[in-house]
Amino acid sequence: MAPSLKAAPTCAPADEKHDLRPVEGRAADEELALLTKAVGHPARVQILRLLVRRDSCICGDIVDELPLAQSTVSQHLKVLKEAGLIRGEIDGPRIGYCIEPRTLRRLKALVGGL
Amino acid sequence: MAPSLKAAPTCAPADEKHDLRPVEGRAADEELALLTKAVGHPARVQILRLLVRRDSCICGDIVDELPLAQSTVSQHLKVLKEAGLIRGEIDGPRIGYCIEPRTLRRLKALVGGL
DNA sequence: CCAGGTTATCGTAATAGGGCGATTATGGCA
DNA sequence: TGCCATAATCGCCCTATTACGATAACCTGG
Repeated sequence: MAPSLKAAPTCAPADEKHDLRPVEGRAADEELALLTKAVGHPARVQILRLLVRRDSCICGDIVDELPLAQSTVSQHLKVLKEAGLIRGEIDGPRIGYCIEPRTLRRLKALVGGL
Repeated sequence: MAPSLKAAPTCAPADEKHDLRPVEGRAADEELALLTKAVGHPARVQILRLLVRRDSCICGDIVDELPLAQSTVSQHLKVLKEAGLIRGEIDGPRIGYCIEPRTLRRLKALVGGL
């Protein structure tokens, strides 16, 4: 599942200047609130765990794992994607999702900074 | 859950059997979702930071620190209290709030387990 | 190009969340 | 006791979220 790719392989790295930002202050508060709000749903926690476990990417297998309709799962994926916690790469007819390790680290840093 | 506490000082300890629970599984997913949902608002992040900084307790000083009405702050405090992240002890005419260190540690453990 | 499966989006309905003012307890103090 | 300050609750409005089915968009293989 790696032949023709558009931008990058399924889980490509991106810009790095992301981890060394303050974990306090007004901006950090907003960021922490956005990230935790995105995580704040059981289905999204499950999705995150799925993507972390299979560190590689999956697609609509997520739908099979969750007791939710496909459209609902798609909505949750959108929330996680907009928060920057996951990323979706077009891989042929399907879409491979993967966690965004930097944002996850950032979340851990922000929570750890509490 | 907690019986009526009267004479306890502003930040009393409580039961300990709280930290060594699994950080994965269905129950952990629900717990993580509940906690992050409670944190998932800028005002509540600010409240948490206030209570962590002044490790001791404050009361309606929180209202002065936030650009929100007293009733709104009270609602946020209720959310945090119901999530177990803070605790409120009656201290004379006012109410002293303080963070619940165990729940905060639990949150960090759950996020760290992602 | 068309048929296949795969995912996103739309429309809708029910519920939850956020904010405020006003009101209601509650406890201390004169 | 009555009064004041503090905090919680209530009522209301508005927006956001969640969930689903249905539909549209998308790529690939034939």
